[in-house]
Amino acid sequence: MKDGPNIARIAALLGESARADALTALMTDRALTATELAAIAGVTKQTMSAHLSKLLQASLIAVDQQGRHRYFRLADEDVAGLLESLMGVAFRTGSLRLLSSPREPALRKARVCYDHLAGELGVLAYESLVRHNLLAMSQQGLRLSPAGEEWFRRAGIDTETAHRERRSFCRACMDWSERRYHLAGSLGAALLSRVHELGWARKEKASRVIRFTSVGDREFRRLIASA
Amino acid sequence: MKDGPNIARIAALLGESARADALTALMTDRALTATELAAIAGVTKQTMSAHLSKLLQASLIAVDQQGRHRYFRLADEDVAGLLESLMGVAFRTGSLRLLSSPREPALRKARVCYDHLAGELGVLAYESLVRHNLLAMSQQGLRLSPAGEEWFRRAGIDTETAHRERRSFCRACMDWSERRYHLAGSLGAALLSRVHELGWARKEKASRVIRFTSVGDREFRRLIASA
DNA sequence: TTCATTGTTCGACGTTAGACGAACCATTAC
DNA sequence: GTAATGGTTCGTCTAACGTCGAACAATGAA
Repeated sequence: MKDGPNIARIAALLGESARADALTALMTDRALTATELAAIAGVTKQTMSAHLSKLLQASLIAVDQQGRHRYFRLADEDVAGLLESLMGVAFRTGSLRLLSSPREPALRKARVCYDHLAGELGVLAYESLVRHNLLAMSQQGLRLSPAGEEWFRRAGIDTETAHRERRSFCRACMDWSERRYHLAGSLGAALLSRVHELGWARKEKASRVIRFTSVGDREFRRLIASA
Repeated sequence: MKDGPNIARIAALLGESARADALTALMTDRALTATELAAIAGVTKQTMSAHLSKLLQASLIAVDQQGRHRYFRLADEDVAGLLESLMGVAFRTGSLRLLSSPREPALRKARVCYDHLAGELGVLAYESLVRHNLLAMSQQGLRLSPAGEEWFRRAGIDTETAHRERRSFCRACMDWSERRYHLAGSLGAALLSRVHELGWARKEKASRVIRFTSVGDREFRRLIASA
């Protein structure tokens, strides 16, 4: 049975903690530079550079050059799917790593995932919307109910514009720190951008952390409780 | 971001050729002994024994003791899914090993993937349905057209029951041996079960191979050509 | 221009882990 | 009983690979 896809080669690339850390980070952040990835994985940039070139050669990641920066991202959805599958098995078999890093708590509380809100607050919002039937799972995926449209309107979010965007309107995105869902899609992006607009929070530079002000935290929780 | 499922640990276990060979063999044959696996992977039995105990400890495989024999098998469907996913990516990125083994052809022609038909015949069916607009990709994923409903009805498959199942009705699943799609979801499962019902094929014991009779092969091809 | 920053290449070092021989235990066959 | 087979454990060897320091190229900012 020495035939078929060479899974060992691909798996070996994922089976090294620095590379796995980098890929996991790329699941959340769409594009990161080599130095950022090096910091995340806790290795020097030379080391990360070597890892990235291996991942590139195997077409697991792709790169966009912008001036002196090179933004790395996952090659395609299949790779993301593979990582999800891997996380699923790792989770089921109880293979967790419970090491926390100093920045963890903030990251855990609220962070940006692509362009929407993830972490505790993101999950809280999503679950509140679902509990009050403003969002509902249908056969076609997640749907916003008429009452939900109204709630977003009252929150000052124009769902019409979000509807017109070409990408998916609203979908549930698995939150790795919480292992529950949060709101993604253009609707999720609109919600986060409204939060910024109201001055409730701002994104930390060169990080995925979203730092809520104390007022912002209170107001955001009040808003989602009003669902 | 050193938190969450430890994917590197699992991936590292799959990223070694002897272990990968063993797991791949277990995808096809449900239960094999340590010595058989050692022969397949081309290592001594002590070596395979060490590998198997690592895989056992990580709950990627399970074992059934029978006298002095120990029959190893994949732990669950998630592990099989992970391996398929891995094969898919390995194929897409052109990571192949081109040594053939005698039993491959049957597996390539028709096999069970979860509960639906994969391999040449699975891909053939899927592509024929798509070509005749019985299946169509929509924004929401794969959809069965009214003409498609009719075709399945004529084939003796009750799409209503399949619709009512909680899981997804029809979706495209990447076929690792063909590198193209085949039909999955409750509709795919219904098609395969109809094939068994008509006596066109039967699943080989302790393997993923689906063995078509010569009549069954002809009739199945005729059926999908009638789309 | 000068300087800081991003990212790569090269070489050397050290750890890891896979490989096998040999010895061992357990089960079944004769 | 003895012999044969399936499987594991132990110790040792070796090759592979991740790691970093240092040096270098390219880009952009002051």
